Amino acid sequence: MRKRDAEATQAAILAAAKIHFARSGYEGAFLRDIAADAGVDAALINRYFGGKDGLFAAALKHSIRPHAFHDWQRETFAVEMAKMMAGHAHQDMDRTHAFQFLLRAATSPVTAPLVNAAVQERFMGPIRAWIGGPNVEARARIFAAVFIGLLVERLIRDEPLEGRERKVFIERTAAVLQSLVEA
Amino acid sequence: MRKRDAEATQAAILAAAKIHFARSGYEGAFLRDIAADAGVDAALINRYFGGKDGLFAAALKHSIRPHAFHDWQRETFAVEMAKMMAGHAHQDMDRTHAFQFLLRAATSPVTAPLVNAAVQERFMGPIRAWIGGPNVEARARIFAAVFIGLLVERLIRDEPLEGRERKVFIERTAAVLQSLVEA
DNA sequence: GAGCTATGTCATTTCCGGTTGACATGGGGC
DNA sequence: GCCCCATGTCAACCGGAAATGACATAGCTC
Repeated sequence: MRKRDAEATQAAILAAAKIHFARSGYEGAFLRDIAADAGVDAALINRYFGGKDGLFAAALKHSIRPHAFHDWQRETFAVEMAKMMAGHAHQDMDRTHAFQFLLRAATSPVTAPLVNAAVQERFMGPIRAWIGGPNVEARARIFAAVFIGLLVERLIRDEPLEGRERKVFIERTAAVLQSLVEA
Repeated sequence: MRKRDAEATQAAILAAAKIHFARSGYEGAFLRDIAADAGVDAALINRYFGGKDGLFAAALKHSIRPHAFHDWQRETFAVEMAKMMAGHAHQDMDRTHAFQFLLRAATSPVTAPLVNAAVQERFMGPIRAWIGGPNVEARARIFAAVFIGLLVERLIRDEPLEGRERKVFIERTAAVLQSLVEA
C-alpha cells in the first residue's frame, strides 16, 4: 500500500495531472491514467479534488503564476525576451510546459472559460499594469497575442535559427515587442 | 427520408465534421451532433468513414490545402486581416475554420506530427514565398507566430473590443503585420 | 414492373471513463 | 496497547457516446 501522506499524494496527483492535461488536453486526459502515473487509486482524485473539474482547476491554478513583469527593464526587455524566444525549446522547460498546458486548455470549449478567467487575472492584469499608457486594452491584447504566438512557434519548430537569420529574428521580434509598449 | 446521394451525403458529413472538430476538438465533437448537422443518421458515418478515427483523418486531409496567400493584396491585407482578428471567433468561420481545426489537431499528440509536417509544407512555404525579400526565414517565422498568436487570442477571449479600443487594436495590429512583410 | 443493390433509418449493444460507496488498514492520540 | 480517523484500495455503478446489425426503401437495370 502507498505510504500514508495526504500532502505528498495530492502533490503527486497534481504533478501527473499537469503532465497529462498538457499532453492530451482536458477530454483526452483520463483520470485512471493520471492516477496510475501518480501511483494512486483513481478514487483518491475524487476525494481530494472533488472530481475531474476540480483537478483541472487545481492544475490550472498551479500552472499560472504571476509573471514578473515588474522587474523587467523597460529599455531592455524587448531584446531579452526576443533572445529567449530565439532560444532552444528545451530551455525554460517549466515555462514551456505550463504554456503547453494553457494552450491545450484554451483549445477545449469546456476549459476555455476557466483559462480565460485565469489568464485575465494573472497574466493580462500584470501586462496591462506594466504597459500602461492610453488604450491599454487594445495594446495589451496585441502584446499578449504576439507573446503567445512566439511561444507556440518556439514550441513547434524543429530547429532554432542560426547566424544571420537568428540575428534578424531577434532584431525584428524586439522591434515588434518594443513598439507595443510604446503609446 | 434523405435523398439518396452517397457523394452529397459524404460531403455533408465532411463539412459538418470539419466545423465540429474545429470548434470542439476530437474528443469534444460527437458523431451524433455531426450527423444531425449533416442531416444524416449517425450510422452512415460508420459506413462511409469507418468510424470516428476515419472521419477525423478525412477531415484533416480535407482541411490541409494550400492557403491562398497569393490572392491577398499586398497593400490592403494587413488591415483586412487585423479587422478579421478584431472580430468575434464565430464570425468569418469559413476563413478561420481550417486554422482552428489545425490548431486543435496540433494540440493532439496523435495527430500533431501529421499536422506539423503539413503546416511546414502548406503554410510556412506559401508564407515564405509571399513575404519574399532578404532573411525570409526569420521574418516568416515571426509573421507566422504573430498570426497564430492573434488566432489564439481571438479563440479564447470572451468579447471583442469596441469603439476606440477596437480602432486602436486594428491600427496597431495592421502596423505590426505590415512591418513584417517589409524588408 | 420485377428484382436487386446501394442507401438510409432505427433499435440495440458494447465500451469507456467518471463517479460512488463499501471496505481495509496504517499510525497518531490517549 | 487500544481506539479511531484519515488515508488508501477495490469493485460496482451509471451515463453517454461509438459501433453494430437488422430492417426499410428508393432508384437503377433489365
